[in-house]
Amino acid sequence: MKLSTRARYGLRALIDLGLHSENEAVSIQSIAGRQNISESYLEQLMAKLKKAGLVESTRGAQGGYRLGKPGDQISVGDILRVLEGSLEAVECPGIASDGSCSGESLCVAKHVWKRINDSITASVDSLMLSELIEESRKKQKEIISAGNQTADIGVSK
Amino acid sequence: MKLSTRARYGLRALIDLGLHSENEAVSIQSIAGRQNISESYLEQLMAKLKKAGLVESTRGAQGGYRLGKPGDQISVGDILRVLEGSLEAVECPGIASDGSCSGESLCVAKHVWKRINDSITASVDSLMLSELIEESRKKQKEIISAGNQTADIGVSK
DNA sequence: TTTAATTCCCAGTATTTTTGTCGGATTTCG
DNA sequence: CGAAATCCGACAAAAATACTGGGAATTAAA
Repeated sequence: MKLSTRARYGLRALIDLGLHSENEAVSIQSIAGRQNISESYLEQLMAKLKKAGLVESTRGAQGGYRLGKPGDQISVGDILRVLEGSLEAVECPGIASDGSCSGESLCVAKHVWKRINDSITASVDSLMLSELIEESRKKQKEIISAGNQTADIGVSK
Repeated sequence: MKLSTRARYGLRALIDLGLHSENEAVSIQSIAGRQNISESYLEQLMAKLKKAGLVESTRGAQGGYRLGKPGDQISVGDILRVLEGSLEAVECPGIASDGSCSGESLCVAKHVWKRINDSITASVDSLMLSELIEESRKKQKEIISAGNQTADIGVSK
């Protein structure tokens, strides 16, 4: 039940993108630097996110990444599904060759699984990337007005 | 975000216990048989569940397991926490030596993590084992009244 | 009192998943 | 052109998961 680093890195990268990619494309190097993530690993994550349309990229010098859609159209669920695979805590196959589950309608635990699954899905799908970006912007202001002038700050561990 | 087989097996075993341990203690062998789970593996899971007080056991011949408390006092969350470890999807350490997270109040993503964590927790803690047992009983009746006389039936895959 | 049925305990192992690393090809701006 | 990037695929290390096996301790029943 723990998010993988994939998912955490991905979320942080997308928040970072939201904060920095309004005017210019942002390179993996700069994200990885700010967020303290391995470049090559992040590269792979970005590839997935791109495939899913959550980010877009331009190649070559001065290239980099931007969000693929406005932040309020990307839910945390969207991101997690790309990076974690299905969010279903349990998949009920309906039929098992060994007879341990005798057909869909007879599968008892299915009810549990569904309840858990639905709850998680509802939660992450209602939370939008834009909210996180906004939250992040606020925090940064607080830091600056508190006299701490250090440039950028990570999003989380 | 997927439940481990540990958690699935454990849930099924506890539902099974609820169904069969009213009069007599139930052996691992019989649970494993009905649920189609490896005996030694299940043994380890039961050890954890026992340590947590969710089941109790009697050793020796005719021994076996019983629920440690009434089913309506055991939440699915309790079970998952024992078998999956923490249900926190993400832990925010507050401080990171590398500086990627500058103190608790500045940790931006914490908000996300908390929201996801809370949602999952609320969901699994509100679902009680007794509900699943009851559900399971119903299904079994359906099966029997449908003319299918095969003895016990698994709980899910 | 022996015997069989059990839980209990601990150590090891195989498999899968996660978390990376590396090298090079390709594209594009200046 | 040359540097800065994305892209691509294969490999490797580490961690977690899932499982196996052997034997000791306990207990009910024959």
